[in-house]
Amino acid sequence: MTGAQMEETDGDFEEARFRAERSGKLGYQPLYKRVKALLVARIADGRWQPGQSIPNEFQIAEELNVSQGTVRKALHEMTLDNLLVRRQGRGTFVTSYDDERILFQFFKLTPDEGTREFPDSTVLSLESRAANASEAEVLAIAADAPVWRLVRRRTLGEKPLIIEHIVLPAALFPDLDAFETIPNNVYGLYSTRYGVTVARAVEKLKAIGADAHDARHLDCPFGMPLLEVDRRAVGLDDRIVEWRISRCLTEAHHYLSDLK
Amino acid sequence: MTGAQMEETDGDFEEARFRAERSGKLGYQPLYKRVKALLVARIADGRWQPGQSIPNEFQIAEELNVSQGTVRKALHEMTLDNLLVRRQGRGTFVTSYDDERILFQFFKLTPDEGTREFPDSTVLSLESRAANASEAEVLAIAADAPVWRLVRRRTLGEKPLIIEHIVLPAALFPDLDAFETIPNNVYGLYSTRYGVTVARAVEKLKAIGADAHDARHLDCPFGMPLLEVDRRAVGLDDRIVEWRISRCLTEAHHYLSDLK
DNA sequence: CAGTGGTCTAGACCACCAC
DNA sequence: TGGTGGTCTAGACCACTGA
Repeated sequence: MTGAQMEETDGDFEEARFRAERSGKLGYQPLYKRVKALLVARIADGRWQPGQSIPNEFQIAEELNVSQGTVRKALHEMTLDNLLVRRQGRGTFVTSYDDERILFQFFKLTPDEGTREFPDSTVLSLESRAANASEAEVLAIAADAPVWRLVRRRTLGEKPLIIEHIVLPAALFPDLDAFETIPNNVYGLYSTRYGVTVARAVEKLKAIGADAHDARHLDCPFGMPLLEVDRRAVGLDDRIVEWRISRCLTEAHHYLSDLK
Repeated sequence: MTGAQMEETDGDFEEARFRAERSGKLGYQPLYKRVKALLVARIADGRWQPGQSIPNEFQIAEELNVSQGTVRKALHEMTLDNLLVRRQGRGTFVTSYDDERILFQFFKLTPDEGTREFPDSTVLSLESRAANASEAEVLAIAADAPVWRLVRRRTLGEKPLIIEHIVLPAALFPDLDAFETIPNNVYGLYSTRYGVTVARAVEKLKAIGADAHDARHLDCPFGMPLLEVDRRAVGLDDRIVEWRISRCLTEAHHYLSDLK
């Protein structure tokens, strides 16, 4: 069962919920929130693909029997969530991971001097194993459910910068080892091949000392201060779809955080 | 000249700009953006104080000769910017730094286990000196303009956690050394005493090794990996009002970053 | 030029709060 | 019960895009 197939019932569920709550009053949600949930489901289940344009406001409004202003409010919130891009005169498009704009939404490491670049990656290992206790808890799966473990080294220019440990629930990503190459931008792969959209993420940052493994692969002294980033990436259905721990050299780079 | 007095001309400027661009077409801004800029200026110059309620939508709309919907859109964007808090049935209020909600907007360090707390502070030194080259550049002031340098140690519970170096342009904060105590939450002080509102901030994070000064005040070994946070705090007028470098122990704490 | 999203207005009704 | 913000609708007009 692919990700896209699995989500389809969720999409139908949203459609049903939308219509049910039009009349009933239980668990009140504003109309535009229900419209939004319904439209998000269409992206989640793949009916609207990344990069595609979607119908205009009036067409959606007519289909759902709400006013154009209500649809507008739903679409506007979705652009704030980085799910849609709207361009005057052109139309409304589902956000794609290939967009320059979105590439850096989840990549915060920046050179101290010079322009931002997206890093190259080398796969060090990819294997399937049973989830240990903490992995099962973080990913909210059964204690011995299969997971993928992917270890990568990432470089900017020549210099190794990041060692990345990625854990994925195998149920969401079948046959991941069938790909000849794991692309640089894995979120594009999740989206294109498995219909899994990463909507947001929570990162926890610490300073730690490099262990032997880090030191070997980052070509730095043992005990070197590294920035450790613990990321839990969340899908459109609010489930955690990826757990990633990155250890970064920050001699000439920094992690950029905007506080608003 | 106090901060509040200095800003007042800006406020009048915004009023003039608002009226001028109603007819002319140069540098077009949507009406609601101009309304927003005008209302922001009223907070910046202290006519609307933190914690106070502001007039309702219809009163503002009538005063400015725009529709209530246009005012609504301006107010809504201001709530997204954390400048206002709106509560159904009660009214619209200027955000105050005392609000539980806003306290953690700029304090991202969180215990690995247990609940979030706001740290206590001890002032280690406070002195006035001429800005060096990098300070002048960051704060966009003259090369030898006077600045305050404040060094604090911050603790959560018993444990020292953070060494903080704060640099402030003295022109914005006259007589800072006249206060008997520097409060825990300095942004409240900036706001209450100097009319300076910190609207947002940019933080750059690195992992570094503790130097002798850090080690002494944080009670940790020399070379201990620390999280260094370089913050530039931006006021309502988009100028940098504070430069702060914090070095944090992250053995049992982490920096929380939400990626949306 | 037709079609798209963006702005602005006007008015009705609802949910929440304080008195 | 009156006043507040929140939602929903309807329609006019503007700005941008691409054929």
